Amino acid sequence: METFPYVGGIVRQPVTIKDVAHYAGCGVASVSRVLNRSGPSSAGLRQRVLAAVDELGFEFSEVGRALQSNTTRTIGCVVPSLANPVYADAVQGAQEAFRMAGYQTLLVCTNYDPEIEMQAIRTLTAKQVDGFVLTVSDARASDGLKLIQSREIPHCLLFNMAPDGEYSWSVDDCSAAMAVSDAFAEKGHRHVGFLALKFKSSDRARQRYEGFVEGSFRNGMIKPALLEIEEDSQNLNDLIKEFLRTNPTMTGIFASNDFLALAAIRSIRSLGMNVPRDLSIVGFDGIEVGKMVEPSLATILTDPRMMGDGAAKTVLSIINGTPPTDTPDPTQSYSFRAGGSLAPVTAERADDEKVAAFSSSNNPTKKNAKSNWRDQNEI
Amino acid sequence: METFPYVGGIVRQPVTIKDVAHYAGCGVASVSRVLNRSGPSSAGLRQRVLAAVDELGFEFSEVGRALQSNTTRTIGCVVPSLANPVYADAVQGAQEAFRMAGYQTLLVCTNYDPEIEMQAIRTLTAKQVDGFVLTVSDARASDGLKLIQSREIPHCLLFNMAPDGEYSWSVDDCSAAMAVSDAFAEKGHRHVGFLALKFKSSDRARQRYEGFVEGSFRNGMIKPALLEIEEDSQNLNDLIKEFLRTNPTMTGIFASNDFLALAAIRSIRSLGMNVPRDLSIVGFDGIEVGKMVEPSLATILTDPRMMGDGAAKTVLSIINGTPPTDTPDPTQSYSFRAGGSLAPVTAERADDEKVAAFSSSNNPTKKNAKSNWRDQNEI
DNA sequence: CTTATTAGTGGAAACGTTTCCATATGTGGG
DNA sequence: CCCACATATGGAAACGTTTCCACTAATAAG
Repeated sequence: METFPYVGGIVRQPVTIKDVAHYAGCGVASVSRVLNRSGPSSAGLRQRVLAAVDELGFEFSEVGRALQSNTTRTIGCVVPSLANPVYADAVQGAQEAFRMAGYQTLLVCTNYDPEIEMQAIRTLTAKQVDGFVLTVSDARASDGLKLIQSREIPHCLLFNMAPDGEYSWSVDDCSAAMAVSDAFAEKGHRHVGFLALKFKSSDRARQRYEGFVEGSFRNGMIKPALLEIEEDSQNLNDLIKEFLRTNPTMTGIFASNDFLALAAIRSIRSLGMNVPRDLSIVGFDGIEVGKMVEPSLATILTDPRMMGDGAAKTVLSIINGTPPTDTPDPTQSYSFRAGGSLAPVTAERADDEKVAAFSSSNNPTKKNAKSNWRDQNEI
Repeated sequence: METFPYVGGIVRQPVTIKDVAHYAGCGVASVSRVLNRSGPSSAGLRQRVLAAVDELGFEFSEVGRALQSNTTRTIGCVVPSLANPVYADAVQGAQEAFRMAGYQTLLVCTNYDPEIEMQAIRTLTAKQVDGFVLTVSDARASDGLKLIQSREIPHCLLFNMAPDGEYSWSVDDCSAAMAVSDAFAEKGHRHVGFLALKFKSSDRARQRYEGFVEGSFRNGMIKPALLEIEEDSQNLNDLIKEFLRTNPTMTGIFASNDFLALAAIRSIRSLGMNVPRDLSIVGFDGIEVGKMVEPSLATILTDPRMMGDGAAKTVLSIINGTPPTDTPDPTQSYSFRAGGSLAPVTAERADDEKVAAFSSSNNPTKKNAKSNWRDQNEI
């Protein structure tokens, strides 16, 4: 671990419990007892102490307390980015729940970078946070998460589907993505692309893709083409152009989050195409502005704020030793929101399709069919 | 001050510097010196200590350090809400700057509530944050800000125009609002309303209003009607309906932030009116989605992320004792962004105007004229 | 009038770190 | 050979709090 020699640090917190004790003419233990109501004290003492506190303007140093009590009343909150309103809302919800319970929130944005994620968790651990609420890049392979587990620090995942034994507030990405597939199928689409951040920086994207692939299979559609992009891709236009060129039969794109979906719509327009006439778009998350754009964005509606609130309360429960009660049902925590960006496939483009779809046989053992098909072209 | 008896707290941080010292067969002082490179040490000692650290998996407790060094490497960040992307972006920018400098960020959202703001600042002070970046409800009357000042904690305001002697990253609300007035005037508008959160919860709103009033005066327009709403107003539709009824000559509304502007557009539509044909709308902030809605939102374009970054760097400078260098020029940090929501006033509505505008005399002493006019109907 | 029991109180240890100071051990110059 | 002097090292104090323990004084029970 990298450590620095300590520099700077200004003088503050001039009045300590000792000053109060001296001023009130008693011992520090008595002051502590009075202020914390943690033991017996005479009326006279109480009054003198309170007067001293008032006069001196005393406030406890949480640092001193933390050292002694091994409790910082601070929670670490790790998310990829606040630029995406999903995380901003979730953080707000969590922060508020924690604040109301007397806990403060240490926030870190990782920019989807596992390196930063690990470093952040290490630092927060050194600061002895009492718990974590976090969205990691990959819940099954996060070293940071492992560190938290090994230290047995109370924690709850957010937007990451829970590996076994983990608490988590998230939607069931897989089944939600299948619902999206159903929506496309219902409108007559047979080949829909999937647009997402690199899977290594977001296991949500991967799970949504897997669900979408599975859904496409069940609906007898063509296996979705995949376009993975970097978080900071500036050349989205080019990438999408190439994506469309490579997949001429594609009549729609499922974007792994609303942010991407809106960006995709802009790119598509700049290519001179029309949404939804030339290409349908569906997003994921249900951010507010999706309803205000034209056409409105079809998407999976979630409630990030409630998720943040729920995750926070779960962590608080763990801390208090009471088993978390209202754990969410991931399969219930989303719904499909229709929108103008998803339209029936137009005749011309539908005619284009040349690639064979799955045989819509009605009785194969799903599992077998699925794995066979998957093996076809999985990395 | 409210204090609680301490409860809970699990056992952690099992390995301390003492364990390392014992394992390495030396004193704790030596361990500290080696790890912090804060004094001489022999090669052999260094090696033994490093080996012990590795073997035991030792990490410093920041709590212990904080107590001793009077430095927490933690910054308090107080903003009204993350639901507004302006603050979300600013927080992200600040958090990143702090992280790169080795500081963590304690975040509090106040929901525009001065009560919560004060409580938050008190708590963060007790936690001995090394600095603050904050947006307060009223920079001139914030008790929290006064507390920070009296304790001489390094800090920088964000989005609050700086009272004298304060550091601040913000736009010049007043002059930006005047620019909005110019834009309205240029399109032939003579009576434009102002929509904002209650001034007591946002001095930005007040300053924008004042600038807008001044600009309206200079442009020879009618004094803007004012609609103040609560943060959590559910009945915006009714309020706006009433607002329009009371001010029949109004041809546009300047909303104190983009969030409000978008909400207003929705309300206006739900009243069966069209933007911008029946009413023009201009916002403030320049959030990204303003460009994606239809019609696009005319607004004041700002760069919240840069503001957050700048404020953070200012605080870091203060902490390091180097005078903050690149302090921003508030009058340069915004620009007007045209958009479809602001259109020339239509003939029919322009005819409507009955109320006398200011005489557009070309030579009155502006100041006098202004104050006279103000006195007319100021509260 | 003793003797348990209790309420009230303060001293001191402990939490994990840094840093001052004192003590060793060496080195070089007189 | 001795003295100054630097280099290594560890003990202990300090940071602000809580809490254990010992102690006093008062009250209740015998």
